Amino acid sequence: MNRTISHVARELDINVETVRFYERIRLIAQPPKPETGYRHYPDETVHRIRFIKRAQELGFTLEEIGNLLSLSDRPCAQVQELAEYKLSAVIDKIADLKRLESALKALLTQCQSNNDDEHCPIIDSLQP
Amino acid sequence: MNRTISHVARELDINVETVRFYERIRLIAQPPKPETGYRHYPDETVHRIRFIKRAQELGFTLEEIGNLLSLSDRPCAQVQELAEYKLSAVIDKIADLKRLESALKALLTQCQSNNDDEHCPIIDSLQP
DNA sequence: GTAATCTCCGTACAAGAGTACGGAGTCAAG
DNA sequence: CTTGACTCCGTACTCTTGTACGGAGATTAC
Repeated sequence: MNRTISHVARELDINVETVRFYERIRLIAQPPKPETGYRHYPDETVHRIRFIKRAQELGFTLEEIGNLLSLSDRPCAQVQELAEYKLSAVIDKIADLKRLESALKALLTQCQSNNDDEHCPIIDSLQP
Repeated sequence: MNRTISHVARELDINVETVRFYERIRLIAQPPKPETGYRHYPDETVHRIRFIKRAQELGFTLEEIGNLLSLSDRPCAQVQELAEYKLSAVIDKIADLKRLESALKALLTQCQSNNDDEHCPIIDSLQP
């Protein structure tokens, strides 16, 4: 199949450097280099990177993905635990952002009913 | 009042190095150094850092806070514009996280109805 | 067979928000 | 007056997720 690094990158729509980066941090294995010439990447590497990218979309960090991959033949319970932890972090973050949203909206409402352009309620609210 | 850098830090419950960092990036002014000895920080610096910390809680980056501070005697309209931009970013981020929340919940539900501990639906879903 | 493109490799850089370190000077308490 | 704590300053390092660069060698296209 002769899949060189740039083929992998194009296939997955990522950068060549990203593949090399994943090798460096041992998230994927570096295929053995032939005596001379370029490395060829097996299907497995492409699958693994696809896994990584999907897990990233689910909000896992590369470190967590490394754990997931090493857990992949381990009990479901351990994987679940990690996912539950992740879920509660996501829920907390949503709550934070909603508070932020309300605060910003409240300030913007005040701005709208403000006639004095020289004097901004947002700035005032941040003032001690 | 003789407020040295560590007093400022304690008063605001931040690190001394953080104060120095803010000076370095010109977010706060460095008080003039007396001919000999330690600098003393005026109330204004403490107020300014408090402003910075509140704005950070509202989700502004230090760069944006620098803009806010330089705008603070500028028209309310400009401040509003920045806040509106920030608000829409917050709303987008909430939507992203909600999608993520749903995805994780769906996977966890599958795990709960899974009897085979050796075989995890989450891992499967990430597999190609 | 030569030019253009690609790979390999190590290293450096990016952003963002700090934190750590080391040596020299300074201040306050006992 | 000595000791311990604090400050000053520049520099380097932290973490995360990549990107960029440069020179040397390999491969492919024409």
